Parts: sequence; C-alpha cells; structure tokens
Amino acid sequence: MGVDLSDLVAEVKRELSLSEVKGKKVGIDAYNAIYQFLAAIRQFDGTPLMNREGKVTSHLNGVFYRTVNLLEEGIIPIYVFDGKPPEMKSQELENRRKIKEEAERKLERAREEGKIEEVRKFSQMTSRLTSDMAKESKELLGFMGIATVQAPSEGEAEAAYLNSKGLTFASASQDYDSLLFGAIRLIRNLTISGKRKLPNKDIYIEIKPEIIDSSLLVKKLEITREQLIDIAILVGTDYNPDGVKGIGPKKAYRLIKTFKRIENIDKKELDPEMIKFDYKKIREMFLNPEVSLPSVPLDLRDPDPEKIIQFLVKENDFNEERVKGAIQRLQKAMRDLRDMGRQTGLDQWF
DNA sequence: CTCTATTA
DNA sequence: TAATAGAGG
Repeated sequence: MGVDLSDLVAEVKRELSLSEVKGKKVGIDAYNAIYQFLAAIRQFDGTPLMNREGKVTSHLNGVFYRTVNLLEEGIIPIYVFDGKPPEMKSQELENRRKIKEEAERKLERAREEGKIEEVRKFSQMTSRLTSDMAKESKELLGFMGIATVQAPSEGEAEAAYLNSKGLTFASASQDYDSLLFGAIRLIRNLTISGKRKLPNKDIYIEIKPEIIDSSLLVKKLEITREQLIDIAILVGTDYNPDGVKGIGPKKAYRLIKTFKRIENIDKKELDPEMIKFDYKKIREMFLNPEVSLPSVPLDLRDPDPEKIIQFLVKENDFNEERVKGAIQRLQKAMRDLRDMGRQTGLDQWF
C-alpha cells in the first residue's frame, strides 16, 4: 500500500483550503479512489451496492457523487487509471493477494458464526477492483464530461508526471508514492464531506484534506528527491515491501542525511547483506517511471445527461430523482467554472 | 463514501 | 441551521 512517509511528511503537511484549488485541475489516482469506494460503500452487513443483475455498483456511486462534489467546489478532477503493473511490483501484488485470501477465509468463518461486525470488516478487505469496474468508471466519467487518463503503467507515476509537466495543480492520492515519482504537490483526503468511521470503533472523526508541497518537504528535510527515494527504499516500497529489517523512517533519514545515498552508507552502520533487493533498479523505477503524455485534452467537456441517466438509472438501477438532482448540480458547477474561467482568462473550454 | 429525511 | 441515522443499488 505505498510508502509510509507519514513521519517525515508530518512537519510540512498542512490543511488544504478548498479555495486554493478552485478552478484548478487535480490528478486523481483512480484506482486508489475506486478501491476506497468499493471498501466503504456498503450495507451494514458488508454487502456492496449492486444492480438487479447482481453486479457491484459501489464504485459508480462513489465516482459519480464525489466528482459532482469536487466540481461544486470548483475542483476539476482528472482521473488517472493504472495500466500494466511493472514486473517489479509482483511481490507486493502477491502479498496483497494472500492477505485477501486470508480475509476471505475469515469472512467465511465470521458468516458461519454470525458475527456482523467481522463480516463487515472482512467484506471490506476482500474488495476486488475488476477491469470491468475501471471500464465502467471511465465510461461514466466520459458521460459527465470529465477527462480520464490511461497510464501506460503505474497510475501514481502518471499522475505525478502530469503534475510535474504543469498539466495539473496537484496529484491526489492516499499514498505518498507521488512524491517519489516527482509530483509537485500531493493532496491527501481530497473529499468534501469530512466524516469517516474509525476502524473497529463506533467513533466518527473529521477528515480534512491536506496538502504536501514537495519543494517544502525537501527543503525542510534538507535532502533531494533522489535522497527521499533512497529513504523510502530503505523503509520499504511497493517494489521491496519489506525494506531493510530494523530500519524505519527515522533511521533511514539519518543514514541518508549522513551518507547521501545507499551505496555510501558505512558498512558498520548498515551491513550490505541486509539489503536483499536491487535498490538501484528500484531507484530508477521512481526516478524514470514509464509515463506518457495524455492522448486527450484534459479540459472539461459538456456533460451528456441522457447518457448518464441511461447508464446509471436504466442500466444500473440508480434512483432517477437522485441522479437527476446530481446532474443539475453538475451542470451548474460546470457553468460556474466556465464563468470563472472567462473572468480569469483561464477558460477550461475551447 | 455520500445522500436525504428526520430530529432537535 | 446543524447534527445524526439509515439507506443507497
């Protein structure tokens, strides 16, 4: 699940005021977002939302309403979808698969024993994001007039690339990887309604969007992006999930601050035998990931209300009144954005 | 996660 | 008006 840089980032992260993102494009790690929808949008017993054919629709629900909300705040989402995962990620993907299988076994048991809370928890953990779901999400976003970008490989890398090229204002994801991939700004918790249930507890906490400025981060830590990557590699990334045993963010930071890069670390400080992965190759994955310029313009287009209704209401059994209401909000939000674009000379349309 | 009706 | 519970597909 990405790199845990939370300790290092803690000092430079700040609350995002939605006004500073108004009228701007934000790249969204689509898989990251959809996965959260699949895990969270469920009944009390853990059943996801489904249409009459039994096909899961939780992702469509989340994508639709979240997108309308962002646009109402004047934020223009650009959804970036994963392509083919790099070979280097196979270990991590295998780990996730095993965790999921284990959760499926536990789910089975919880069902047998009638433990509702557990059924819910393990249902969430067994969420699967299928290629159909990605396709359907892209289709819906297309009807809404929102640009989607197909990454050649890692979505997170592509979103960072868009950001570094100035095509977006920031990259939105829960993972910190974008910073390693070269994003200028990372936004976490990019939601409008700020409530979330604490795991295993009946407590709701306020979740506020936060922004991390990569230039501020490297300045504060007095390191380069390449050195941040080295720190992440020591701690563990998706390409070397275990990192180096006994090394956490604090120690990794001290080592890289002192010795500048992994190959220079004093053998007395870190036994090279402890490094059980090709760190040069991993470093290269973050420094020069496989990315491509988007094949479509990222500007907003006019939404197609009839297609939205056909897709969500007719084909996926969404409530017509709700959908129509949201379409109204969508259209107004887009009009407002267009007006603002005219005034500032930054028109999002042609 | 987000929406909406209900409640205070 | 704001907070909360329950449903959404």
